[in-house]
Amino acid sequence: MSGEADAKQSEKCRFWLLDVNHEPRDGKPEIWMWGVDDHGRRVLVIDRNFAPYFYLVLGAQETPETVLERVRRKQAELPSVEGFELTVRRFFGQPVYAIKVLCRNPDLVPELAEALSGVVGVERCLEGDVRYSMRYLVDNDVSPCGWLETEVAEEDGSGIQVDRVLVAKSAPKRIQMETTPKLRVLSFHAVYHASRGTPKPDRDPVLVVATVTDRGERKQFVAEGADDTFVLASFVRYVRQYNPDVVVGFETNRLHWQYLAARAKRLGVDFSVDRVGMLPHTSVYGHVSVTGRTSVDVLDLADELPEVKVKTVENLADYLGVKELGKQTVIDETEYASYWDNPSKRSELVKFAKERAECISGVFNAMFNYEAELSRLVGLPLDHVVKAAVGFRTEWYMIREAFRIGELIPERTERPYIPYVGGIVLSPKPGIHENVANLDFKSMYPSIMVEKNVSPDTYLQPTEPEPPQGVNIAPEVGHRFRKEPPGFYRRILTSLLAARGNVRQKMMNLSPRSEEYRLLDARQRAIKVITNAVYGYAGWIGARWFRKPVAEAAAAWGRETISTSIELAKQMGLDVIYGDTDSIFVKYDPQKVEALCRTIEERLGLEMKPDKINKLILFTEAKKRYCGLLPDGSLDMVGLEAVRGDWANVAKDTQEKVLELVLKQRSPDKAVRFVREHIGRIRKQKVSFRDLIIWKTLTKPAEQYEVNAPHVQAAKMLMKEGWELAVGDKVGYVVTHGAGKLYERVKPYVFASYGEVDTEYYVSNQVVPAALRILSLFGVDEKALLEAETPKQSRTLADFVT
DNA sequence: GCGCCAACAGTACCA
DNA sequence: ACTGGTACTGTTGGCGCG
Repeated sequence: MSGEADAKQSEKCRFWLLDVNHEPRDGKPEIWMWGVDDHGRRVLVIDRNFAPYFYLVLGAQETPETVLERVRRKQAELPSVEGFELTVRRFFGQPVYAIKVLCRNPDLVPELAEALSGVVGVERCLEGDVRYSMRYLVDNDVSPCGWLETEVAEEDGSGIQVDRVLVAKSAPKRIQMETTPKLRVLSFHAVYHASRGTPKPDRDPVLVVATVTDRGERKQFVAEGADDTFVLASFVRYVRQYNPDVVVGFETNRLHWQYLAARAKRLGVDFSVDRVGMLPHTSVYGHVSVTGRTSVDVLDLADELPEVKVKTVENLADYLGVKELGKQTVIDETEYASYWDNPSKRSELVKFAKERAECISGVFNAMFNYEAELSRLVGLPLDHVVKAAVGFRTEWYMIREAFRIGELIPERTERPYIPYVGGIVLSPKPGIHENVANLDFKSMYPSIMVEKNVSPDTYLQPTEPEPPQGVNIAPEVGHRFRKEPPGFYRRILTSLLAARGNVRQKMMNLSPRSEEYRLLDARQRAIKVITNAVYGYAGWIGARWFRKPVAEAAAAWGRETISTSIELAKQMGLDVIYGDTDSIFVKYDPQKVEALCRTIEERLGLEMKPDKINKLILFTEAKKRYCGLLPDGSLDMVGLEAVRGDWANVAKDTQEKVLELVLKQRSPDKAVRFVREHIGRIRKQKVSFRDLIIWKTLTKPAEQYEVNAPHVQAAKMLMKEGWELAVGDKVGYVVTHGAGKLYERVKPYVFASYGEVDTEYYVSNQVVPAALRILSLFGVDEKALLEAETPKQSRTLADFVT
């Protein structure tokens, strides 16, 4: 073929990578990259030129050529081997010889690895567990949610729902482009007839599927009588017609894809909602994939928002300020059937589904930038990064760095769990303090790990001699780390810290309201999360690069750091009121605090600065619980019942109000009066029923509990009525009248009426303890809150402030 | 058999 | 399925008592 002819056929394609998967075609593997090109066309770029591979690592004493020869001799028995390459890599920093085994078929890699690991001289087999499509992205240094460029030729693409199917003629290259193409996003919510507990696709029809697109088109597909064939068929038709890049739902991974597909199968409806005419299928991390589209479950996004305690779509939307939710009626799943079965209420159910689809869309939009940045940073496709836990995100970032520096990726192994000592927490000085600065170390653990070169590859075993470059020795635990060369973790953390610094620098010249600022903010947040996770990752027994002394040493240096800071503060005459891990609370004397921070930076090489200045701050006897009054007049409630998800709202709200009256109005007396009045309202059932619900998470299957915990009892009652509960679900219950143990008196809130609620329980076990947590500092006791008012000396806060 | 209490189980928080 | 440190509620079962 002449060069000219070739040039006519091939062209450059620039595309934003949405998703990647691999397809075996005639026994040969293909990488399929789904994207949107710079003309807004949907493209599928296929690469047929990437061989899967793994490494055979040789023992240190072996002659590499000899082992290679032994391995070669086996090739005849192993037809799927494409070839061998002798290479030098590093494993935990040590140079090793490794044979790179190139294969024809990624699915046969584990089998081949097994067959070849037995060859004499082969010490271990590595990287056979890196998925082929991820291997491709890593080796080409390209990321999803970013732009790529490659030489392509167009190919016939019948049966595939994109504008162009292209074959890559060159390896893709990452290109610098900051824009995000306009993605087609379809959000949906489905409602099923829940006739007897959790709906079953074999029994219960789909009542409504409500959709909303990024263009604002809203549709509701509603069952006619008991016939839902139409609902499914028209939903599928609509998805195919709109052809979204992203499909968003709530509980899609756990529920909807499986349910809709099963229901469609039963009704004989073709449920191929993807871009290749196949059904949704289960993929890694428990994610359900829709080939060619990105399927996002808003429930997974909720994991990023720990402030939202009960993860309903509405709570998420409300927290993100997505929508005016004031007037929206939320219909509980347990009520779907009764709404549907009552013709006059059906339209309310449809309206609810429609509004929920809109909330889902809103939550996705609010979080898209962040998730896309995370995807680009760690290199996992958007739908996978959303589902992946922090440890895996961090690890994928590391895998990319490892590839760049020729470091082999360790295998995942099972190890025993042995805990180690962590950070220091001081007992606070109880009471109310005026003008207290909260001094924080900036990225303490990452900075220590960089500074001391703490890393799995710089760690010296106790038996190893000290290298000429010298070592850093961790206090208390004595672990030694080479000062040079820079360790794997140091490289990773240095580049992350620098990258975040650059982004933050750029942000300073932008208006916080600009789109670019918001994008960069999402980027710096993503970088921060990964940076801060590296220490935790190092101590995670599931980590590929786990070395217990690494985490243990970082923690020990952390303790030394905070102890030294406390000492210095005291020496400078600063009153230390509290401290936890990487922060100290001192009486705010601006000059002294500034001097302290300067000294610490000089002496320890770590940056410490005032984070918050509290006008007032309240501590009880307990660690990890306090409330500050900030200069802007807001309360910073930490650890207290008011910020916990497992106390009834009546108690949380009471405590918050008490804190306001005490700290803002400086009146414990008013707070006592408020609590007494509020108790009166509770006894008269004047508070909302919803505010009496206690939510607790089911952390294991209900049968496996050793004690009769109230929320488990409530869970069992739900299960008895046919409701399926999974580990991780929150159970909402109320306490009712009756005799015996608490667990004998609880009911799932959906089964209880206000009349049966034991308000006295809420008074004495929720509201009073939450209020006394604060008010006992002022000599208030239970009696003062519960018994008839006795005239007493009125006190002001001044009597208590120190 | 009853009340008391320490140990334990369980959950959710802070850094 | 990132770490350890911590507070706190409610259950359980042993103990002394009568």
